[in-house]
Amino acid sequence: MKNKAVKETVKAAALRIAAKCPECSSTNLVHDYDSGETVCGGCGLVVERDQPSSEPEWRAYTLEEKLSRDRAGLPITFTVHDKGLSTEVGRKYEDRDSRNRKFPISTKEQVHRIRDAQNRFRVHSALERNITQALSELARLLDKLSIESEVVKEETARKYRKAVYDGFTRGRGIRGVIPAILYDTLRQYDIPRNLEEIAEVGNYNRKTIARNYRLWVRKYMDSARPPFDSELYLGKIFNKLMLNGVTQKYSLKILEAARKEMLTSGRSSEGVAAAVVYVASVLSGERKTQYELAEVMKVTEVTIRNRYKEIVENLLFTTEL
DNA sequence: ATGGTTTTTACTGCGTC
DNA sequence: GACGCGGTAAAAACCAT
Repeated sequence: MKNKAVKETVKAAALRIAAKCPECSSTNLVHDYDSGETVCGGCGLVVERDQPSSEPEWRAYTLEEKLSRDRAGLPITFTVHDKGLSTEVGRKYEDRDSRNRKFPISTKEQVHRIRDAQNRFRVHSALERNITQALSELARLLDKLSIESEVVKEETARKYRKAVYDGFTRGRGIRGVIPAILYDTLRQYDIPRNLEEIAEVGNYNRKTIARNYRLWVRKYMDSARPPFDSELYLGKIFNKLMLNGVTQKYSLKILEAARKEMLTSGRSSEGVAAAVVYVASVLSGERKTQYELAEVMKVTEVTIRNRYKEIVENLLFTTEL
């Protein structure tokens, strides 16, 4: 125990010493205790801040974020454009010049204006950089989901931009917000991809994006979006498993009948769709395993069994196929 | 927070290829 | 022996209140 802790400390120290500037690879890193920043002696890049700055976080600094990025194979951009280099007109210079002489009033006002303008610019450009970063994450995600639609992309970008300027994204991180907002857009346009799938392909934390999606809905919508219709999922399954026309026809009929018998309400449309196709595939002879259906719909085999049991018990005999 | 419902997790047993 | 399937109990997630 104790040994391990010591080892960790040594390791951390070694890492620190060996640290290189991501920009110019200089090992000459200087820690400034006044500003709490570690600055590269080679190029002046601020490598690290002791305390989280008040600027919105647009890069992953936590270990978890970094790890999940690595796993996703995302090309990591270490280049922190301009970070920490922009000039700031501090308050302490408000009415004094560098030799501590008092400014005339007019100069004071001028300094005021300059500082305000500069702060505005700085905040603005920080937000814009965040958005740029977010858009590349969005592009990556859309690519992984095989979604080509420009409309979806634009709509999601629009929402994200709004969210940024509303402060909605603060503290949630791009990887927490982008998938959540994209999911909302997909619901909007009836493109069936559930949170599980999005989380999986993008290596996101499902719970996090689920929470952020809820918050998004609460803040920006006055009523909940209807869930994906089971029928949309049927189409998706047909495509993914390349099912023949007979199975497809059976599936549609079974779903319709199940709806009439009220076997679908209160149940997840994913589970319903998976079970319906499972039964249809058995009936048509183009048998698919429960596992395959579960995999496509991101539900468990248990759920499929529960749904399909109900279907068989309640309506198989009453339905003409 | 709470309680009711659905889904997941984890495990077991059975028949078939 | 691996695979597909069925069942179950308990945990977890979900949802409305």
